[in-house]
Amino acid sequence: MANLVLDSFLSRSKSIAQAKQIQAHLITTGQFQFPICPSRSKLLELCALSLGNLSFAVDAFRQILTPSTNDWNAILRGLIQSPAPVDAFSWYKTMLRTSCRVDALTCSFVLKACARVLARFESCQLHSHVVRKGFIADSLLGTTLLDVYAKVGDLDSAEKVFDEMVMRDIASWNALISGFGQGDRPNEALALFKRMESDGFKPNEITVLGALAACSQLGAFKEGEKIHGYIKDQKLDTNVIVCNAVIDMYSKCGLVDKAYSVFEGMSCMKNRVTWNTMMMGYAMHGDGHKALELFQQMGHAGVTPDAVSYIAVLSSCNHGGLVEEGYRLFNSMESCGVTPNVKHYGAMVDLLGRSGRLQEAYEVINSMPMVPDMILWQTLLGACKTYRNVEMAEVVSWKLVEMGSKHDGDFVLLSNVYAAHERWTDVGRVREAMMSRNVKKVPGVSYIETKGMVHSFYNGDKSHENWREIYGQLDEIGFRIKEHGYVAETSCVLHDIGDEEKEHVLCHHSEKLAVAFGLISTDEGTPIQVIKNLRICGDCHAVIKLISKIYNREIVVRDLMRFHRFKDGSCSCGDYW
DNA sequence: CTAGGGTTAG
Repeated sequence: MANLVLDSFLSRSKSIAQAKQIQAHLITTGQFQFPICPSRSKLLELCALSLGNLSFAVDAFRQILTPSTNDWNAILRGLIQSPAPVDAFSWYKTMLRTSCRVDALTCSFVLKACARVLARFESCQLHSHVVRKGFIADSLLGTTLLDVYAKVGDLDSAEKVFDEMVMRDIASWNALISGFGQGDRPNEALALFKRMESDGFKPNEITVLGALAACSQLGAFKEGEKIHGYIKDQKLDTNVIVCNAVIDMYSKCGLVDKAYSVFEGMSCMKNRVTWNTMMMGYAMHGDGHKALELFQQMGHAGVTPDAVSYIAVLSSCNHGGLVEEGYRLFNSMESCGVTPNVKHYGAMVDLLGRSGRLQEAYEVINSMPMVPDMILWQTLLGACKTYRNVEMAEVVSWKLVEMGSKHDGDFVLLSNVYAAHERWTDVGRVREAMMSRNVKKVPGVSYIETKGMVHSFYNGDKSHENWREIYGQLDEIGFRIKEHGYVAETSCVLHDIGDEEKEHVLCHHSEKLAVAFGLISTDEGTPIQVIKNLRICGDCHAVIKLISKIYNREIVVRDLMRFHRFKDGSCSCGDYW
């Protein structure tokens, strides 16, 4: 059989039986043990990739006396997609010990494995190999390298690789923009997006995805609208992934109706992600009924729900207060072919906790078929706090401490509970646990977009150019809400300070600063929208409710979990969050 | 045609 015929046979093979035939042919003709045998490498790749049978490929590989670079690469590539991409590292190390040459592709595949397992240290090591072996000028590899750095969360290194690249093309820009957009530098993603045009690159569908992710994160709807305009102009909305990202952006920027009109008017085929994204949008806004309606419609449209669809409906039941409906859906999952995972159990714990059924929530966690993670316990802890169940809060908090939590909130509540009961020895134990594992406090930050500019505020921030006016506005707010009977709820502040000072700390939470800035920098009656990186605190929630009434403003706050729409003194979340 | 950048999740 001529190799041309063999290759076409290879590319049409759909089963291991056929692969075995080809292997047998290579062995009988003696080609299988050639130092270089392209058909053999292709065969390995076919088995490891398209046929998804890595172990067959590995068995065949082990029979090769002197594997070529391409043979190694085929296995490495298969490992990236396997359930254990870490194994790529030991294979790579073994390869380095042989006399076989490592090429740029080898590095590329191992780097991809680093991204999949979020291996920062290994990414760095691979970077030095790339330099030492002289591949650093390879622009494709350079883009992979920068993308991997971004994916493992090292944005500084990603940026450095980008800056030092000899040849940058659209993919290099896209990798950095989406790295920034999905990471913690969304403002820079938007800046790069604007800069690339002046560098002579035209944003394509992948570029806009990165920029939209940045807008979603920032809640920058003016920017998001502009990008949506560009997408329509350039007809990039024929791509379903782009449409999904637009829907997600509008939802996350608080414009769920706009999200729906995009959803409704799509010119391309909706896929399952489209439906899931729209349902998540309604979930975030607390509109459980609309999400459930979509869930029905999705079924009628012949799209079967997957694990994410159930997360979407369960969390919309949560945010919409539809406890019984959520319970029913959860119980129907198995019969619809979806096995609940830890996130579904998380949604159930939230649902039960929200309705005050703490004991049942506790039992769900203890009877789950998988190992409970920290988020589950944190969810239950939140419910304990809402329902002031001190006994369970204590049990759950120590569980979290045992599990090695480094989240300050898990300690603060416990410490407060003990302090309230004047159990100072226990307060000391908690403090000690916090010190010994250097619990880091995630700083609260809120964003507000006015006139196309995103302003950010930290707690007690005085770096804004108008900070004096903002604090003046806060003082006025403080004065007016007290007239309406407001009393500071200080229990959520830790620290050994007097009540008056606690009040002061609460006063300057980032979301209050952003709202105050919104009040003075926008026209009367204009809705104010704020994005916060943490969950909104109880005091801010109470204060903003009053502001919405006293100043006659609609105020929308997106926190880590959902949207709060404040109007006439009440909030769309119904005071449970 | 062995390579790089892409959507939803408690």
